[in-house]
Amino acid sequence: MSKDNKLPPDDNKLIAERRQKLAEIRSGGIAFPNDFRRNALAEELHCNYGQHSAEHLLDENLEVRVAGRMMVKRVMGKASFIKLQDRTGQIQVRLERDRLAEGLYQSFKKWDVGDIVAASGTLFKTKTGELTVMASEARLLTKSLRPLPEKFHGLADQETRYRQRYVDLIMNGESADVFRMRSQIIAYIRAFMDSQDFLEVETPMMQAMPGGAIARPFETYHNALDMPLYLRIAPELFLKRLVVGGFERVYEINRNFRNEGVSTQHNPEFTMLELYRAYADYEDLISMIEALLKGMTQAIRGDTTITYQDEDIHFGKPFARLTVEQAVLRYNPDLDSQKLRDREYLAGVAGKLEIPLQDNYGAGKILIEIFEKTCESQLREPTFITAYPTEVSPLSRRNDDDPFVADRFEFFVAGREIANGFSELNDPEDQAARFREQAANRTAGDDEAMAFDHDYIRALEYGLPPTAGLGVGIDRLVMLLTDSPSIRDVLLFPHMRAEVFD
RNA sequence: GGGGCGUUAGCUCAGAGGUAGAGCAUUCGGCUUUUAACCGACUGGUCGUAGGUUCGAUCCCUACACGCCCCA
Repeated sequence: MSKDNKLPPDDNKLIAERRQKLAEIRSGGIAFPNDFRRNALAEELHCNYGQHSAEHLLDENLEVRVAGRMMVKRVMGKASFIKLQDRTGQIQVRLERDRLAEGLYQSFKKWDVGDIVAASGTLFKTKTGELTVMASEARLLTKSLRPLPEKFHGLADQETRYRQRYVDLIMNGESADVFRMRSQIIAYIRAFMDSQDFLEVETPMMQAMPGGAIARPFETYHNALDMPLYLRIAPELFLKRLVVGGFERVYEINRNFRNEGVSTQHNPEFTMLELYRAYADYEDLISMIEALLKGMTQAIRGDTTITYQDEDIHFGKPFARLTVEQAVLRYNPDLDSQKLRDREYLAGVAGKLEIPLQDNYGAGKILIEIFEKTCESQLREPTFITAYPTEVSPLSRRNDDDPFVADRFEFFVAGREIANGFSELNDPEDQAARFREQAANRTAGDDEAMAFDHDYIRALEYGLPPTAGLGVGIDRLVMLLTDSPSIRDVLLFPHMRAEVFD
């Protein structure tokens, strides 16, 4: 046998048997026909006829054409039951040798669970009351070469579920439901945004200068233009350019890319809703989030109280609100409330908490480190945290009464950041100064710091109306609403190390 | 990056320093209303990879790979 003809390494006896069956089908004609058209789905049959009595169904003599993946095959001599799974569910089919064309039943016996099968016939009910198609015709549409996991336990191996999501979706209805719900959630958000007169736009994912967030980007290269490009870490600066351009309410739902580790909370590419609304401030966005989440939980889950990992979370009542300083004091009651802006004092506190500090950290940055370490995970019910230090908010508007903080909030549920919003900085000279500060940090070695974006400053110089902006992490939101413990459970194809095929 | 746990048949899982086990699936036989169908017979393995210890390792040790969880 030549090397080229070598079987794939994971070929085994089961696959070899199915390849042999496929070879026989090929020799008998068209092995992959595409001329069958069904006229019914499993769910609509159950909905429309599931309540009809056996006698009634017999009188009605309803002809249906169904197709799907054969998930169950029970052969009892000259008659069999199979179940076909389509996108809506499963429908049982009964095949009797003497009702089918000569020889078909013999062929059928060689079909395997996992094959794509079509059947037509009339509806009836079995002794035990299950709606079933009595087949007058049946066809094998696609031969499946690989055996499906065991029917009872299904596919349990996490790694295989993530790597071979197609098998997971076939075998695990709950997994498919999560992704259907994800789709509903995003559709709900679009409808909500549309109802508020927002315009959906798409801005560049490949950017010459990644900005709009503090994160390390992925790098790539444009050959024809001979220039480096970066996958975006945020759409923010482009969306605000559009507000300058007169699109006073814009949003984008799409992927951001951040070059950092993976965990149950992080995937290198993740989906964000980002929106900008002119003539509004962060308080208006807080109201928007409350309305959005209250409506969404009711619409998607049928209740404004949801259970996440055995914990009840209430979206029906007004969400809690705390400033960063209030939160730090609540969860660190021993701290001196008068010294929360004293860098030396905070550095001492951080030291006791074993938070590593850098020389260029100011009081605001250290305060946020303390907040993240001691408070975040305790914010279980929906909570808005406000009054973020300006130092860590390079794109936010300063507070008029207290320039130490910005007009910014983050939103937490179940101990996790779900959203981040602020009144936008629309003073081009202040923005330029903050860019210079970021650029200096960058030169000093902080490769997460922002670069100076001249065109963005130029846009601001034309005049950005007073604007509020918000980003919502869609994956984390979907985790909450689908009660999923890991972000991988809500990503169809989560990032994994490359599989080795040897 | 650090720590813990895991990797055994296609799938779900047992297992013990001395020739590798079950259920389901497959294959063959039986069975015309099943529901994880049933009955009978059979088949299926580089025990993640590479070293080491040992008379002997799939089991003990080390490293590595991949995954899961926790921490940074």
